[in-house]
Amino acid sequence: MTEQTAYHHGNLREELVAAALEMIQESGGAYGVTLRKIASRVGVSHAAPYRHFQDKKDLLAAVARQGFDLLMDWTRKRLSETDGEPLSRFGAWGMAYMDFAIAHPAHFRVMFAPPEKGMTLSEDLRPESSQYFKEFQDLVSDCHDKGVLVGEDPASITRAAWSMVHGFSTLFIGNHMETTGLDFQAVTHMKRSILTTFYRGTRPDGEGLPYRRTAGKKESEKENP
Amino acid sequence: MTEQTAYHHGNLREELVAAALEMIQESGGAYGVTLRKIASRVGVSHAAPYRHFQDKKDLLAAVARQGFDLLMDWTRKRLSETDGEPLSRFGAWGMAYMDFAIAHPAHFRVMFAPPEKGMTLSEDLRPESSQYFKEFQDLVSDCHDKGVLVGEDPASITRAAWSMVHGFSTLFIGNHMETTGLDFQAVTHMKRSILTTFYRGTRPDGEGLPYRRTAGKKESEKENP
DNA sequence: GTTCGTTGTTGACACTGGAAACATTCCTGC
DNA sequence: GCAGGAATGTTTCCAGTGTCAACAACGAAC
Repeated sequence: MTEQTAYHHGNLREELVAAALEMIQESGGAYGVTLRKIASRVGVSHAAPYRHFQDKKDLLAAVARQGFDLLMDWTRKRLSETDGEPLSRFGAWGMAYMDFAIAHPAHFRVMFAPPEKGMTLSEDLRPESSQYFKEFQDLVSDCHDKGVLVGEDPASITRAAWSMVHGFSTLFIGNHMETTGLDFQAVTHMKRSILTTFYRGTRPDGEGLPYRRTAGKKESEKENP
Repeated sequence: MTEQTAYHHGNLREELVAAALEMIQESGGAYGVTLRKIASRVGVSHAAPYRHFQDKKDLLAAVARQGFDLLMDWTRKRLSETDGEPLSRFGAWGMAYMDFAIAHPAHFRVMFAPPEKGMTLSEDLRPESSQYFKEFQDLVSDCHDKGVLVGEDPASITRAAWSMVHGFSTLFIGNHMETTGLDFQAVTHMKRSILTTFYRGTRPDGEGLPYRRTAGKKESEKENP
């Protein structure tokens, strides 16, 4: 851990990841960041990163991995601050997800960046197969078992909850939420109303939501007409 | 519309947009597609596109614009197939959104691709300021006025609904939904359960969802600890 | 103190987006 | 008909990119 010579950098790998993250933050997007600029920011030649990463994707993947670890810690911390009731934990989970995305948009974007050309996303970068999501699913199941979350089956509730907070996070950090001149309180209100709507629903009484087409063909919805 | 000479292509602009879309579909992502390959696929030199588009972003923006137009038509068609009741139209809107994303993932991805470096997204590419969303907001307000959608204020319901279907769409086409070996019926079930959950909520009785932290500091949630 | 594996550098390569200069075709006014 | 722009496409060039191979400096082990 001591200071290294000018030639051997010491902990180049981590500094490359950090620099990459910085540059993504600055340019607001993973694309546009170039490997050569990352290297030069750390003060190293343009081919040095290849001693630590297989290629550019591999570096970005490291950033994403770091992001998932951060999200895990972030969420655990929030859950530990609740009163421990399953429903409280469920609410805290949703709030933590949105807060994380807003607090760390660069990480969040890289984490959910669409996979590139040929490559299938490496398994540890698929949130739905991670420990993080297993724990969330268990949490929802727990709530369902105890009768504090009802309606659909646990898997569907999990999907819906994730969709809700993920959609909000994505749209918010993508600047699609009329975020001009929005103060802290307004954002808090938005997040809370998202969770409230999820929990309370929007129907006044018994019936389900109609979504069926009266005149459409149903056999294949691949094509609209 | 007649056949043109070999030199003057005829309708190069549209063919470029079409070729770009094809290549995005094939590589499953807007990045990786190169202007030169697009040009060569259409059978034209690599600088020809610059007669019709300012730069690469401009071409992609044209694809996005086309996508929004498609979404608009798609949605209108679906709405017209309902019985006309506000709530039916609301349900149809949500279903149409998810169906569109799944049927046209390449378009959808480009439409909601994060904006590049310096550029602020041109106004007609911001869905939240488009005619499409004005109409959706009006639809929600109508439902709210008639008492068939209750709970939060119309703006919040709009936000929540959009978040829900957008999140599902994003996660689904990003292959985060354990989509392996999923048949048509299973997908239909997923979409319906999303809408049902939105409408009915998940609570068993009166109270709201707890989301407050018991021990956290609230003044600034920018940093987790 | 030599040797060897690790880490960093230099130089090359094919490819990219973009600009400038040139070529071909279309359209319009006479 | 036919000149002469205005469009549209092509060629040529450039800086910058990701990646690789060959080389150089360092640290540790015998």
